[in-house]
Amino acid sequence: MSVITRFAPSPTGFLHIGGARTALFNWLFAKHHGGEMLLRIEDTDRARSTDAAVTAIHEGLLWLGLDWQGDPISQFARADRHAEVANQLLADGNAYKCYCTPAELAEMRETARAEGRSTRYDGRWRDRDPAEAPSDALPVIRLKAPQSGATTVNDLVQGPVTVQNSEMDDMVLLRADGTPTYMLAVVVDDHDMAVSHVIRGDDHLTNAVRQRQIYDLMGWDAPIFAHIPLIHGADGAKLSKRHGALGVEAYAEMGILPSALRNYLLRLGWSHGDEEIIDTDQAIAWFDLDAVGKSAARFDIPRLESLNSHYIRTMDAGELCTLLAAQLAQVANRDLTETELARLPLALDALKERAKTLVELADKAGFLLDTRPLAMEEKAAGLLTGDAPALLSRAHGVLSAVEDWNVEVLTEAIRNLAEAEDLKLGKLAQPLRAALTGRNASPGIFDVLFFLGQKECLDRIADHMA
RNA sequence: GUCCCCAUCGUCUAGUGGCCUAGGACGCUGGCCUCUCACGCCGGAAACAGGGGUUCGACUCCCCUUGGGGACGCCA
Repeated sequence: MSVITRFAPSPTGFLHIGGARTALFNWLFAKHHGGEMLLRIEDTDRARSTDAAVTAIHEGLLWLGLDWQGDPISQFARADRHAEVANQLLADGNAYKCYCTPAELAEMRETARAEGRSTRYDGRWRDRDPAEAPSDALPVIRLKAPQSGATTVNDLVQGPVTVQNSEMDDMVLLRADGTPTYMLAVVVDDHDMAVSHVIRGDDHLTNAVRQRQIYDLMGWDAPIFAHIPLIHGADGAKLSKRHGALGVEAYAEMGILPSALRNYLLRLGWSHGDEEIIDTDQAIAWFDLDAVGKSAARFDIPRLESLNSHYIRTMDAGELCTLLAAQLAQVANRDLTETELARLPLALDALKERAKTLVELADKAGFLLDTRPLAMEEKAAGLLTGDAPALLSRAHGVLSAVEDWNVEVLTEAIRNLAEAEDLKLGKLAQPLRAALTGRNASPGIFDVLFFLGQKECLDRIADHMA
């Protein structure tokens, strides 16, 4: 059997982190089994669906490196087919028309709740004579679900899940205005799209059981279900928009790499022994649903950042350089000069092991831009008091005399000066660092001198000499 | 409230009856390295929710309790 999965978000907002993980699992599962992932936009709620959200979802998926087969399918566009199935169910006696008004249903639920009974629809039109139908009301079509026995879904992640049919009411298939409900639409679409595995959040677990009833009544084979646990916020509560359920683009803005987010999301709820660093090729080779955990996982930013720093350190230098240049230009709000651009590759190795995100990388690389006089951080300014200016003057003299500006020569020059002044290296390095970077922490001082070049170094030192 | 699902360090997890004195990773923390900050290296604290069974033997199997989560719409 060929594997066909699908990612089916509703376009009511950006691609949030939970959706991204669902998409990743669908994508990995399909890739692992040599199948394909389809994309279906569940846009039947016309009031809440927007084109902007559809675009955001596409972009989010692409940014994450997840692709899908063929054109995205609009669920809304398939309304006629959904109605066709509902009518077939009706014709076969597996569905019926219900003339209850919303007000009547609300009253029914209210009464039931007040009496401590279940608020499920009581099936009052199930066996009622259609002749009693009011002429002024349009009916909804409800599924004539089995009332005895039980329905079981053999979930690949959760195991067998059984619900007594008496616990489920007759769900609405077609609304009074003739449009399909989500329950009907999903089943029809998954069937028509030949989806073999439905992998989605476990908030749909009970829906799966109800959907199973539609499959059964239509005489269709149900797909294999796999309901993956939801992601929770750091406090253990459901991840909501108020609480950190950011769109993937928010992570991009935080300077998170797609490769890191993929690795992080993969390990959230799935594992392969003690493996932590798993790149995408390895993930495709290893991924399967049997290793997906059953409990909800909390979203943990420090872990994501740790993974991100790993991917920053190991990614292709040229690509990282491009990303850094873009980030720097964005922060500075201008294009970088040739001179500045030329410093980037020199400093990259030293910088990248000090940054957890691209944003942090650009921040630490800020001193590479020509912006004299340099902004001084408070702690850096503190390093430039007392003897520092005089010391910098002597350093300026020594450095002016350097003819071959390379790390080796610079190391020797500075060490010799410290020795001559009878100072520990740190006493000389710190004022220099402050003058050169405006900070009290940076890559090694000899490297910093080298990255900046002789002229820029002398100018910056001169700004703080006695 | 009813139904469904879940339960190992703070967090993500390994563990499928004896390999567990419960392993790894992030985070936290002590030290080394050192011109600062990082990186790296060495070390530490830190968990089987509770109670009953089953068994020669339970983190692993069963039951109950507790705790979490989810679903109960003419939303998706």
